[in-house]
Amino acid sequence: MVECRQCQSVSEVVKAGFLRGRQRFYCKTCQVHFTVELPAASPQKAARQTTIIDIAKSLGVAPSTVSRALNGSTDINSLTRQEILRVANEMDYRPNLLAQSLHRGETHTIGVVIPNIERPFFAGVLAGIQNVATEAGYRVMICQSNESHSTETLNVQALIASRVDGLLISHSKETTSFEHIRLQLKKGLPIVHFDRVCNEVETAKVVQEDFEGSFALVEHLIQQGCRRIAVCAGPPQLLISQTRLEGYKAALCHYGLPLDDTLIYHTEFKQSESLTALNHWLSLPEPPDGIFAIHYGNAIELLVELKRRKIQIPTEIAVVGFGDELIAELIEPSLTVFHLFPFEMGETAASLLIDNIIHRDTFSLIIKKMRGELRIRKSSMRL
Amino acid sequence: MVECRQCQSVSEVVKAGFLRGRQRFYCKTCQVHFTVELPAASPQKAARQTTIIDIAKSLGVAPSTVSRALNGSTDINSLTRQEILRVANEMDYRPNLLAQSLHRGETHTIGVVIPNIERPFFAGVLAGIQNVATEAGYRVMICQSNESHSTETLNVQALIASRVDGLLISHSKETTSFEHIRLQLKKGLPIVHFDRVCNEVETAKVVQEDFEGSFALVEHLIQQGCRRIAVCAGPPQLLISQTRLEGYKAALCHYGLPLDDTLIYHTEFKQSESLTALNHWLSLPEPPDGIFAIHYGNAIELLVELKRRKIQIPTEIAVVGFGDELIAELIEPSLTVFHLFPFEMGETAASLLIDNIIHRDTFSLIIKKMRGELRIRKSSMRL
DNA sequence: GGCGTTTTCGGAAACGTTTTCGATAGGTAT
DNA sequence: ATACCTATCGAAAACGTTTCCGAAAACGCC
Repeated sequence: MVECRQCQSVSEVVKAGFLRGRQRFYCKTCQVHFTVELPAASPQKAARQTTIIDIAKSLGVAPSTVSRALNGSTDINSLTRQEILRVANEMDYRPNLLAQSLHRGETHTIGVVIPNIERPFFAGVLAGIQNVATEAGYRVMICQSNESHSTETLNVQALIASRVDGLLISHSKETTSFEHIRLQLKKGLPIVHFDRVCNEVETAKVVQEDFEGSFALVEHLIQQGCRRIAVCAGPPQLLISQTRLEGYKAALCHYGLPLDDTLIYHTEFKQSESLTALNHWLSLPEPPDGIFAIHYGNAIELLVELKRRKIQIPTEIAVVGFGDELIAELIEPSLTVFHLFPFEMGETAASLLIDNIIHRDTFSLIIKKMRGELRIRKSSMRL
Repeated sequence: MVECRQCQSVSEVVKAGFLRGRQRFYCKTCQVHFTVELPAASPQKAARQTTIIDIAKSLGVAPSTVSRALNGSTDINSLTRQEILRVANEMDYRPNLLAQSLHRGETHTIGVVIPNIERPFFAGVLAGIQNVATEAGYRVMICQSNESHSTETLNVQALIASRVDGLLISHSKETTSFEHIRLQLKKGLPIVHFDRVCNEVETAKVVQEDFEGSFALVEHLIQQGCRRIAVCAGPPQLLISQTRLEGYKAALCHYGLPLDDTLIYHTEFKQSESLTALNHWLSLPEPPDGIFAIHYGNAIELLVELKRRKIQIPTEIAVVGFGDELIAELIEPSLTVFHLFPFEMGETAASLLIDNIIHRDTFSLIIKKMRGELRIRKSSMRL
């Protein structure tokens, strides 16, 4: 039936089971197993990018020579290099970064994890990161946690799988455990926290003037004559929420105003929460005469709602918030904010990380605080 | 002086030049060249991610077996798999996507080129892209052209170097030549255009209702009694600018209004250009009684400037624009817009691209048009 | 026990680079 | 010529996977 592949004999060949769907044979004389060949598959080759080997073949030189020509090694004849570069250009050669990275053990890519790319603050940070990274020859890979802890963990794992050289992360509001960070840190991965940082892990960090900004805003309200200042706080587990709340408390304390827990309302950065907060405050026996919103989104919402209810701003209730948005300037009345600089924060974080990547040995653990600016506008100008 | 590496003889060894800084020798008997060994380099090994080989070694099995265990092949004993998975988990194994992609010839990554990540429209598109891509198991790599043609070309090359499986692109306002796109298309790379598309290349496209939206906005102005409608157009080389301008012209024509070129002003999407435009229009013998801004940014700027000059909106001049922004709703007077849905556009573009990647043979060249919505607000309600 | 079969695993090639090592062909002084 | 040297190139290993091929052992059935 079937010829042995080696001795061509037919008589000594016996069947020997199936292997991956194909009949298998055994030649007793040669003592060898084999299967019949499948007809060659589709000769249709998928279009590929040109490789160093393609260039080498077309010129009759070795791949190593081509590599040398492309990488500016001196170990090559200038005529050879010239010719290779010509052909490479002709064939539109683009080095395969996968192969390069695999070989080098570094990708020249940094990973970024943010809660949400649509929030203008984070978009600004991203732009700053890209700016510095591109300048330094690094690529950027962006993941969104969508404010979910499990997604954030998956993001980190995905970036690790892509073998990023370093990690920039701003935590989701859900995140209270930092094992996923600590694990990578232990493996020696450079990590820089920004904005929503945490104290539990030893990384370099870039933060806002959360305490100082809150203090300044509340101080400003007090100076404008407010005596019962409500605060629209963020998720209590988030460190920046806590810090900003402490700034609020410190300002009250500093000016001898009582701390009233009924004036503190925690939100989750969601739509129309500020409405519930407002209802709560207005139902108090002594409603507030000033509101400090940790998040500009809440401040805007409150402004709109107060206007709808025909409550005078700032005379009946003054409003201030953290923020960096154009809208704060354009809305009426314009909103007093502690202005942030997301782009610069992104730049700072990225350059810190890249510095840590390059000088891996002297891993710096500094904490940089970005400067903010109190911008006083109509929503709080009572005097 | 020096022993031959093979025969240990000393007498037959002669110097033979220098090789990369090290003295080279030649043994006449063995006819062999050699250099003296350098002392072994730093034994300090950089921390690495664990590999399949690490797992294999720690269990005494072959790497191929580990691979089988991890990839759910049936060709493996369930106890072996169990043990391998246990160790893999213990060592926090993460597959090296570089190696996987290099082997498979595909990266499961799509590249995105946008003009600017800080523009809320594009941030929204990105979010939509990420949403669909993540769902389909694809990663996303984002580049900004910063409205520069050369940067856009570099972006495309960088993404090609990263061997993305497909490309989503919205052109810079400078881009009038599309060779960088055509080149990749010729190599068989799936490409989908969105928003700022072009007609010169045969790709699938996702566009807005640019013509229809313009027509609807201008029609609305006419119905509100406007008779001299100015248009704040975009960069003339941009296709969407042209299309929106044509919608404007078509509406005028349809309602029998004359076309006046002095009412058309082209901007470059830059700060405070609308000011110059406004000055120009107001200096005309017959100033406009309505303004249509192609870009919401210009519309907002115009609104602010008109207010500053105490020009009544909409009675003296009505304002409308394209846009998707919250700010249009909050500014006073609120802005009438043709509302866009960037998130949905991103989703559509990404699913179109991924479809093209998966069914590479039946490359679909359809053009999808996203639905917009005319949202009438105070800036144009004269009746 | 012999034949046919299945299960389970290892070896090796391949993906596209870079880099190390070594070989060769010419130099240039004696 | 001889001894030493330099310039230029090729071969091969390595990076971490997957996959193809085949081998060995165990299994089933007369």
